Formats: sequence, structure tokens, C-alpha cells
Amino acid sequence: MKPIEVTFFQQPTLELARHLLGKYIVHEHPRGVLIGKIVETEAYMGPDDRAAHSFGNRRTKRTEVMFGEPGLIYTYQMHTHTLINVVSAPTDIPNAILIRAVEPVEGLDLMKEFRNDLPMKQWTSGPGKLTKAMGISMEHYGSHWTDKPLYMAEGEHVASVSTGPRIGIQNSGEAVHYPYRFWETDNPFISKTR
DNA sequence: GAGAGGATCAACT
DNA sequence: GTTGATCCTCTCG
Repeated sequence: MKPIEVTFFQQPTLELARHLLGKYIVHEHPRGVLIGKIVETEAYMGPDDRAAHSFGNRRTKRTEVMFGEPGLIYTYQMHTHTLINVVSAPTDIPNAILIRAVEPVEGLDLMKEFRNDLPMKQWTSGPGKLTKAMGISMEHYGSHWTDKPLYMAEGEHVASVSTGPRIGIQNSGEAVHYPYRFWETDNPFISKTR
């Protein structure tokens, strides 16, 4: 499995969010290779998006990586979970795309173990779940999606894409209704709806 | 150095 | 529908 071309990340954020669907996330974990196909994403449009951490060009130690080049990995902690993003847009424009769900492709035994023997549909059907199933944590903050051991690879063609409002954001004014969520239509591994 | 809060999940009633 | 878990970062002093 080879990392994807770095030029893939050099497209407008909303297009990138849509084109991420079907790509593979590959993690060459010490205990085995883990692969998941991306089936759900959410775009966060930086300066103009009340729901984004980088709203109003807010620049802190946490959001710093979003001001870097597209294709960097932005991880952060949410309660007991780690969430993972793809940095988008040219340097100094802090956009990011949250990976909300993947479909298990390889390394199923290890994912099952990481997810405490839960039913397969619950392994990766949410942003906090998939990071646990694939062994992703804060140590991946700031590395690039084209670098091992955690990288993105060409995947499968996605026949049908659905669009809708994002999940889990509140008090974000109009931003709550923006149709910045993309998922593969009818895929069983997408996360919950509102 | 203390306190608050969040792009979540799972286990309740 | 509600709530506890319990982690990192940000803000204020």
C-alpha cells in the first residue's frame, strides 16, 4: 500500500471533504496493518465558521497545525476520546476536515480487540470510535497524511454521496445548518443522524 | 495553579 | 432523554 500523492490535498476544502470518501486510512501498527475506508466526513471552514476551533483565525497551540500545509494530521482530545482531522486549504488558511466514520477493511482481529469485542457495526461508526479501533492517538498530531506509519491511500470508487448538516455542534449560530457533512449513501458504518 | 468546557460514547431510566 | 466518564487545552490570575 502506497501513500497518496500530496497534490490530492491541494483542492478546495468542500471538494476535498467529498473526495476523501472511499479513500483508505492505513496505520502500520506495531501489531499489524490496520486499514479503514472513509465513509463519512465533516468540513470545518476556519475563519468564517462559528463551529470551527479556528473561527476568527483563532491561533493557539492546539489549532496551530491548521495554519500549516494541507494534508497535515490534526488530532485533539474530546472527553475520553481522540478525534482526527485532515488539514485543508493553503498554508495560513485554517480549514480542517473531521473523519467521522470509516469501514473496516483490514486488520479486523486487531480492531475487534481494540473495540472490546463489540459488534462490528460499532467498531468505527463514529469519530471517537474509529480512532480507538485503529490505534490513533495524540502522538500523531502534526505529522503528514503521506508519511508512515499513519497515511492515506487510494481506495474505492464511491457511487453515491449524500450531504447534510453537521453533528454535535451547538451554539454556533447559522453554522449549525451549513451542509458540510458528507457520507457514502446507505453505508452501514456511518455515525448516527440527528 | 485552578477552573471550565468540549466537533463523544456508552450505559443507564 | 439523561448522565457520567475523566482528558487536553485555554483563560485568568
